[in-house]
Amino acid sequence: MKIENTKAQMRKGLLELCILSLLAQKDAYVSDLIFDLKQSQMIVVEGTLYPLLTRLKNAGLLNYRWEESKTGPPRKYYGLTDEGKKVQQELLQSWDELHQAIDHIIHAKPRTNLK
Amino acid sequence: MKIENTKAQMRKGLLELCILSLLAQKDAYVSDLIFDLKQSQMIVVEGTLYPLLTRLKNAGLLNYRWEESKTGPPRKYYGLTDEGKKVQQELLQSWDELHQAIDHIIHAKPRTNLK
DNA sequence: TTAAGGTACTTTGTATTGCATAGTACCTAA
DNA sequence: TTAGGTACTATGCAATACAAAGTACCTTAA
Repeated sequence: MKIENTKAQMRKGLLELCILSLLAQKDAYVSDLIFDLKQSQMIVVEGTLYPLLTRLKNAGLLNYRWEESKTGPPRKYYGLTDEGKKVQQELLQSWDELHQAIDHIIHAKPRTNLK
Repeated sequence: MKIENTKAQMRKGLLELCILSLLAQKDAYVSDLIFDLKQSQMIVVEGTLYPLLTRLKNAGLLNYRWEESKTGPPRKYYGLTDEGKKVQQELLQSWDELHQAIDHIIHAKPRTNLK
């Protein structure tokens, strides 16, 4: 559906900020992240997160360690690098500017026609 | 630059909402829109807006009329169709949900590790 | 010991849109 | 008639969310 498609477009660029923000608070593996995102009404699936995490790790923003699990295979726990923390702050700033801009546009009063 | 690139990604899907919202208030042509967006600290150029407006018109959300100008060529003034108004409201709802989700994620307290 | 189910991860290709750029056309003024 | 400014058209690229198919590891049961 069109609106669903636009919602997916809206998440472009913002999902990275969400992931970095969650990992700024605490190391996590993919199921943790999916759970936390869901708590905030952001529904994302594994097929989206694994490639994103790989991309962020390759960009030097994340590191990971393997941790045994009692219930299944070992898990990859991701955490932020120092660079990741820096980029997370920068993206927060970008997000702040963006959403203020959008709120301003959405709630703007009709401009007077001075032309 | 990486942050600039991510900012562009963040605008995906949101620019449509901005344009529909501006046109919900008042018909406009491209320079009007660029000006209004700039007032809200959203910098967008013509090469971005013309294709977007064409896409929205072809999707049935906009209509336009030509208006003579005293200073140059005629201008295309865009306005919302009824369908456009409806979609604008739906996108507003999507935006509201998205930004609440993101704010929730950004400001979440670290979860307790109950596992 | 083997097999099945569950969990975790990898890989790949598609769809979509913001953006940049090159080009065309119309208008006014000199 | 020409040049500059304004307005618009067209096209292709880059980047990411997503879907889907696949592989691998672990536990449990037979």
